[in-house]
Amino acid sequence: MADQPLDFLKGTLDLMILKTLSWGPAHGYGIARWIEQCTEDVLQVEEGSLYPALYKLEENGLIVADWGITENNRRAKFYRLTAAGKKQLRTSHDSWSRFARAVTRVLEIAPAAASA
Amino acid sequence: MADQPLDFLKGTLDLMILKTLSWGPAHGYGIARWIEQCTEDVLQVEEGSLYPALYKLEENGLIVADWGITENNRRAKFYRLTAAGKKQLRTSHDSWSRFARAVTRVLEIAPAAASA
DNA sequence: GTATGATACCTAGACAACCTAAGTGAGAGA
DNA sequence: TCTCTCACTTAGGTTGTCTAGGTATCATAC
Repeated sequence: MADQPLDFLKGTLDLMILKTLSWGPAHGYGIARWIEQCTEDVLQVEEGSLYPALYKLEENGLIVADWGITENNRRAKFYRLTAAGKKQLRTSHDSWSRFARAVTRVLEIAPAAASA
Repeated sequence: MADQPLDFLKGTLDLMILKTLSWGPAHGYGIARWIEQCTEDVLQVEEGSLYPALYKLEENGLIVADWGITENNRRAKFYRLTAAGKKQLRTSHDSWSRFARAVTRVLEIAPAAASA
């Protein structure tokens, strides 16, 4: 039960997707592969998580999709950021930074300070 | 719907609790207040999240509890880390560090590198 | 021409974590 | 005695992710 190294990927998947799309349009499969490659497989993106996440982002108007053809000559849905998506990316990025700083503060503070 | 600034606190709550207890025994209410104070309310610990988390940690043998009296002369359950809990803290701390580094890498990498 | 593997997408159902919202009881101070 | 804070408890709902199945197409090898 959760002896796995990482169970933190909750709420950050959307952020990772938005960020990946900020580099330009990409299709779902490619987004997943890129995130994994970029993090040397520290972050693994399961398809059962990825596609529902994409649909939700689309539903919320943060990304839009067009069918197209990949370099491999395969049919794929290419997503790109909307204006709202770009804005959300900035907001979520900031939130993540604040959150990560807060966690780091708790993890790094010296025991002595606890009595203050 | 998740327009709130922070929805990242998933999986990190256990870690925060273990870390707080590494400074010495503490009761649930105190743990929550300390985390909030330490992060200037960036991390908010709801009681409906806190207590179930404590019970689960206890069930898993990572912490143990004794009833006692607080400085305020109130009845409270004081938790402390077990050996297994200390070990888990180290493991989770490492996992968090790896995870945070991975996310940061994705967020900070330059668009140009995406084509590599 | 037909296996096979990689690419690419889809989705139902289960599960785990968190939150909302309600409650109990006891001490402190007015 | 009333109210506020402290401190703990728990039922029920929501949400996000994962498991595990599936479809279809293209490239390659045989």
